Amino acid sequence: MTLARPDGRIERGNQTRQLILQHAVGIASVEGLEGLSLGRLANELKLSKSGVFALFGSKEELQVATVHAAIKVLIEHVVQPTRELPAGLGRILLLCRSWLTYSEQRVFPGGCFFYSVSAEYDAREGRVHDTVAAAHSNWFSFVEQTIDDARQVGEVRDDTDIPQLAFELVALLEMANAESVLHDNFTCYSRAANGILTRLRGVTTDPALLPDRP
Amino acid sequence: MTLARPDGRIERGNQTRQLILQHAVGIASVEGLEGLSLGRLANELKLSKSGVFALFGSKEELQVATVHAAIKVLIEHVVQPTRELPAGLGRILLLCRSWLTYSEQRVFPGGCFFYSVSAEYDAREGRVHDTVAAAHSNWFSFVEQTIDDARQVGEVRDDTDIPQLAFELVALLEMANAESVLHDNFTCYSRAANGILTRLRGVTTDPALLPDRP
DNA sequence: ACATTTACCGTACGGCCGTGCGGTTAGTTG
DNA sequence: CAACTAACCGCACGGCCGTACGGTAAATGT
Repeated sequence: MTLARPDGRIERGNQTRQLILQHAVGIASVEGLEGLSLGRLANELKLSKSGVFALFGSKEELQVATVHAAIKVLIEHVVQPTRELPAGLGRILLLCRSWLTYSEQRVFPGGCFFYSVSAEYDAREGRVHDTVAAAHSNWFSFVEQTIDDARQVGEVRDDTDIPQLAFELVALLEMANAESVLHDNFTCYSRAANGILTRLRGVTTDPALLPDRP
Repeated sequence: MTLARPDGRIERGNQTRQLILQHAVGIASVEGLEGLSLGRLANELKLSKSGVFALFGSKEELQVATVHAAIKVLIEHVVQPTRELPAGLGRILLLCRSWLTYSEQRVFPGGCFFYSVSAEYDAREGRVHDTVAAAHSNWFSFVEQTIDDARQVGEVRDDTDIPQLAFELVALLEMANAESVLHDNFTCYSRAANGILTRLRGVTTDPALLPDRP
């Protein structure tokens, strides 16, 4: 057996793939996954079109891989920071704030990647739609789980309708992103933060757990 | 002067234009304004590609015209019904419910036309983006105006932050549309209706003005 | 009456698209 | 060493794209 060091060719291939996907997520957040084209990626990265094609096998595969690359970015910027805080209202708030920062700082140049591609593929069929839909479901589950964790440590009231709360929090987040990108106006982020804080005050067992101002 | 009866050619042209735009808004709500193509429209409507092109002069003009056609549909289904109710909380609620019905009934096959094309053009530049952004602004202004009318007749508290409330109501509406289309699941509409009702209870001067259940 | 305008159509153009194929280079395996 | 495999490249293809141009038929203006 010689699984020893898979260095060399396949490592180089992986790095090229990552380079391509890094560019792809940026393009897709602005122009959509349909805006991606093998020729464009090849040109901008000084590769050959057929080389890019060979690394993914088909355009659909490239699109799916792009979605997965974007998921990793979202996890890094939004999910990971919440692990440094214990379960509770503080973690919920940090999750929302991390998301707003992720959108506001334009981690993707076109704002939230998933807002763009969800709207693009929501009414279509196929692997790309399914991948996007699954990512969306996972994100929702994570938000609900974070809320439920806070409930279990007693910071959120037991009678809270958790899916409803998650729905409303995510609605405020996405609205802020949408408004901000469409009108190039960043005041909506504080509106979202305001709304979230108010909503959380309505479900907490102890108002002192939340800050007075966003 | 002979403005008498512009029937004949130009009337026929207008009807063809309307026929094209009717198809165009449907396609665009699913596949986006970039998904529109002169050839496809011509094929599906049994017209010639050059004929479709001539009626609009350019693809960009067709896209802009498509947005304006969609605005008319939105006004008909969402704005118009509210004129039959006096200013007040009831009118706000009817506005929200009409919007949810407009989305739920799939007046556009891909859900809300403006959700789709806003996400598609939010981070781009040009006439199409500007048209979409203007439509969005007008919609927001109308929601805020409807709330302010309710405030002026004393059904909404004077200290209400109206832009904030409009922001939150629209967020819930759009979230319901997004979820419903992406997952082909209609339960989110009642979630949105719930959230809206709760939010309105928080700003009314008289809780009896609102129904107990959505 | 004639000239003009408008709604079309048919054809053609250059451009970008995704994809397939064959070849070169180089790292891996036996 | 030879055999293989994976990362590329160059080239060519058929297809759809938006647009341009010229023509025809019919309604309108003078």
